[in-house]
Amino acid sequence: MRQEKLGIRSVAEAAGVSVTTVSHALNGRGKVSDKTRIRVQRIAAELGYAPNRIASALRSSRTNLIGFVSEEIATTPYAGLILVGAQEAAAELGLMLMIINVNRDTVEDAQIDALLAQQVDGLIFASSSHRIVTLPKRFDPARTVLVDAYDPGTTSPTVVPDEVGIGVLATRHLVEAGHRRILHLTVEEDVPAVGGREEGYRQVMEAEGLECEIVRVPGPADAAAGAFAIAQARRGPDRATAVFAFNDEMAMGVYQEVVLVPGITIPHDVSIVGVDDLRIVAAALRPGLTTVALPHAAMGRRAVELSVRQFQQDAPPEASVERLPGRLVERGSVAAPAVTFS
Amino acid sequence: MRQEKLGIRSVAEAAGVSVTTVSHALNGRGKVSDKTRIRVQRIAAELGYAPNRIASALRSSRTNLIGFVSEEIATTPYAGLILVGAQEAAAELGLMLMIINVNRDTVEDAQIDALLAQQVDGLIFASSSHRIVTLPKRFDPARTVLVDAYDPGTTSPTVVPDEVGIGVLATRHLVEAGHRRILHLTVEEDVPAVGGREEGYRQVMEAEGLECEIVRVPGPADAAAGAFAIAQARRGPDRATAVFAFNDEMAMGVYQEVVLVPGITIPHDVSIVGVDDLRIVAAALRPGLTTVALPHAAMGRRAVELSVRQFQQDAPPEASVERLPGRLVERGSVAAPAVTFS
DNA sequence: CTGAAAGCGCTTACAG
DNA sequence: CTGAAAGCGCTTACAG
Repeated sequence: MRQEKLGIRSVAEAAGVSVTTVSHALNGRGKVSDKTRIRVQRIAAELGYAPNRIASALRSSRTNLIGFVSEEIATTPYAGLILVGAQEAAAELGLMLMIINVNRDTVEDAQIDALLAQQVDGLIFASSSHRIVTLPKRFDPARTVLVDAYDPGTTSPTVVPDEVGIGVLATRHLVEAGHRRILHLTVEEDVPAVGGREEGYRQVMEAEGLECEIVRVPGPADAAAGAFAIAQARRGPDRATAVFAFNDEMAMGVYQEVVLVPGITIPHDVSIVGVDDLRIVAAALRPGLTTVALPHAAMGRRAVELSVRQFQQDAPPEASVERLPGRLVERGSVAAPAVTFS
Repeated sequence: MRQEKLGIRSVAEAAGVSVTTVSHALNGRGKVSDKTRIRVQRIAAELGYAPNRIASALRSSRTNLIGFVSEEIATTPYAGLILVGAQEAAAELGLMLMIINVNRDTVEDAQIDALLAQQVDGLIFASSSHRIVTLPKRFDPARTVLVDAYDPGTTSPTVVPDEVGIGVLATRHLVEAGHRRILHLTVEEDVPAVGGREEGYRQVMEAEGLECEIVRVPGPADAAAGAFAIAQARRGPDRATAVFAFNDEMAMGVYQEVVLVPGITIPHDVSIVGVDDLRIVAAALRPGLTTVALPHAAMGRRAVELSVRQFQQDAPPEASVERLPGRLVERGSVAAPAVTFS
């Protein structure tokens, strides 16, 4: 059972043709008669031959490798879905991903150089949360795609969530449930997600002729911030019947605060929508949290598609920003406002 | 600024030596005088030369690539830390990771073949939660390391969490806080995590001469299961003062149930310890959940070390299972039992 | 200590 | 339509 090394040579010998013909037949290049092509393919399959990608990469200077550089990607739950989406798309296109992880504020040139030394055809730079970045100098903009990150100074294609659309989706869902007094709880951070979601909220409220009520608290946007924000809001003269929280963590803080108030229940007395679809939280809360899921996997897929286009077409770099839509995930935290609405 | 292709040749010419000598000087092989070696290294650095890893892999048949096959890794929050740990260790050792993602019950041979065609030196198979697997036939056991997964039929080195130790850690922490009646909430699933943590609980309880009280509910081990389990327990004649929950999600269910019971607070009336350190949940609960963190990053690191040892030493395959310890993360859910303890 | 030469397994002009 | 030959950029015996 000892396997002699199985190369293109073995296939050529078994098929009684030259290695050139085998290469042509298997890669669909050059002119090969159907008869020969089919026979070669069959024999290759029978032998279990798979071309050595290293050799083919060296000769053709095309590795079909994409370097995936992520920033603390595994520290944000579910942001790893960017990677999963990218990997799926890569597999479908016959590409492989080589990954490195970098820290937010440390430019690790050595790691990036290692990726470049692997002759990757393209580079994807993925942040773990939508923010403004400055692409490290090592990245050639003509070979790079940005995901969930925006660099105003680059010409690289960029894929981000449609933050405004997310704000619209969440707010409209509450409006359609019958709410008129809708609070937006958010934080003071200056990132695209904060500004975009708020903008979407404003658009819907203004289109409906409703008054915007925004409570902005110091970040980070966690459960404590959510609890603090809702507590502040409850000091006001009138009570809103619905809350659009910047994210699920803040929404969780709202739940925690509300449960302490006798006689107030979700969704009967207050409806809530979050953003992120942190499933482990959103599904475990009572009632389940209605939220807007971020398009992580879709962004990863799209980034790979754009990367391939970039290096296969050798097209001139063309700055573009694609905003992918979020998706409303309905659970149980939204209902019509109580009739006892003041 | 057009960069002519910068290869080992360019360095050789600039240094006035042969490519052989450059290769030797840069790789620390063969005999090269210190003077020459240092000069070559300096010139290579000045030129910004980095060897083409593809060419070097083809010639030496060593790619310094590890194939990282993960099972739904990004769907379990923080399990991605296995990947982060592995990537860090790989970077330190001059290796790169190529990743593919497979579904639990679908053997995707094509994907694995693609990895093999890349001539990876080693393979790491990582599950997203500690369980029994059967390694797909495509994997050569002599080139594979298993992480967070155990295959009784393989000779591959295996790295898993020390589940018994985790049970011991959690239970002992409660005992040391003064608790005597400690409930273990768990599920009926037949996976190593369930059996191991329960075993650790039993060991401590028996060593202390305490009575084991285990509530086992149907899985999955989520918040609903935790709420159900604690509700069942509360029907009993006596009340425990502490709970060791199988995981943080079940612990979250306990919080939700307890908050509904007037006059009962955590940790004053009941202390809780979970497992997983799902930070987004554990830190957001009130009070913060004391839990045992799984050694995800450490397992990833260790897997890479074992993989390197495997393919560098060509040592005969030697079955081994390493159990890495969990780590107690104290927040606010454990206190001494109330004096009014019945 | 140093270098000329072979060769890793493919792909790609090029000739026939 | 098919094949002989060159060559991708390194590493590695081997000779000097």
